[in-house]
Amino acid sequence: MTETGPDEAVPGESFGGVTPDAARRLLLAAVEAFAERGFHATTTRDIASRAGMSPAALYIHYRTKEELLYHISRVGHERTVCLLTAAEQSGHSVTERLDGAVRDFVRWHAAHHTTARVVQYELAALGAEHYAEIVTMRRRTEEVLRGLLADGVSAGEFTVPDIPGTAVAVLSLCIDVARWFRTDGPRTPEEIGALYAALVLRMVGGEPREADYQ
Amino acid sequence: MTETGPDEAVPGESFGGVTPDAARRLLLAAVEAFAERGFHATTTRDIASRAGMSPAALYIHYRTKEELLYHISRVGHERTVCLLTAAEQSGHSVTERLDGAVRDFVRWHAAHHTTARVVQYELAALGAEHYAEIVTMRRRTEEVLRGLLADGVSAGEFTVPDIPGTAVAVLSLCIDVARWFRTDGPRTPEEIGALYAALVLRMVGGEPREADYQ
DNA sequence: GTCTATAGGCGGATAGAC
DNA sequence: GTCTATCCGCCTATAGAC
Repeated sequence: MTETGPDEAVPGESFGGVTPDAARRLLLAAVEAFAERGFHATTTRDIASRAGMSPAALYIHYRTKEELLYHISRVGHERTVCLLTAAEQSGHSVTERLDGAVRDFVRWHAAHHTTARVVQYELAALGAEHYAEIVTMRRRTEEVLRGLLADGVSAGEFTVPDIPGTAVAVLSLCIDVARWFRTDGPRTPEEIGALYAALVLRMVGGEPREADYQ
Repeated sequence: MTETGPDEAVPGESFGGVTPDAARRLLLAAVEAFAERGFHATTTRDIASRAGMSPAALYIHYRTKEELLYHISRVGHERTVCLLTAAEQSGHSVTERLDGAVRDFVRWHAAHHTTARVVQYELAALGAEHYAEIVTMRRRTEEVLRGLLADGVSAGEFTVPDIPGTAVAVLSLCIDVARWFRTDGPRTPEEIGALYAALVLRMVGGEPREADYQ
């Protein structure tokens, strides 16, 4: 597993290392607010008050509201790229590697749906330079997935006529979990990860491993 | 086909019947602006100026900015529910009906990605009553898809251990097309529709109809 | 580092002429 | 039905005390 600890389900698990304490609390508050209302509808007053501070305190730790979004987006993207590359390098067969990649990626998007919503759906609010930097990280994500599909085809484990198109579809399927997942829904992040891994193996014409799917 | 005419690729094809002309122009302008910048980041001045009017003219045709979003959302949801129910009632086998449903639904989300982005991603900006009304229409969408999957299993054409979970995944895959589709990308809406129909048939353990996929 | 106070500007919506 | 002008509130960001 690539989890970091028991507080994995907490929205801000990824920001544990941020100091000072006030800066971290502001990040967590911003994640919640951006996820609930969107970047533009969120006021700096709202963020500060959720963090138990005055509006002005925000500007001691961050130059602008956009810089908060950038930090959230950057940490989130680092995390997802990390998850995927870890899965890419472990596992005995390509089938196991793809299964693990989808499983972990989906589980993260469900367990951290609050953070993931900001990471995946508020990109357009980033400034031009920050946006360009994040886009580069997203390209890397797509490359990893395309590589996995190509390896599976080479190994004779998958049948994928259109590798780029299928890679986009698989990523898209997984990312969208952040949009619809609700904590009070019928499934745990682990269950959704298992379901999606099975569905994706079917999409690529792989061995179903139906034991997990039933 | 369920298309309405040659201007199918135009963002506002669905608003052709809106009168007077100024009200339709405002709707089209709002779709563009909301899709580009999001509801909250869009100003009524921006919408009005795109429609070639003064800021005040907007309030002759719509009571609030939110009412514009509601109209867009309502027409868009009517259209997608319509697409799905049409596919549900045509076709000889369940495989053909699901193939058609995914193909048409995806094609619409690609061809009308501007409208679709607003329809699918700006829901949270709706007022409470309007939101509730739209949610009802979205439930209907999910029911249609669950019905198709259940019919396919009954007919022995599909193998779907988890019908509700798979229905959510299929819809989710299709909806997310609106997020990533670019007109200048390598694929046409038709091609993506065909690819996704094939991928979904694989997901449900159906006959691949690989002829379309190759 | 955090506060109170406020500058400075923008945005939704309205009034009233034409 | 459309315009110009404007109200009034809210928002980001800063100034300056402690």
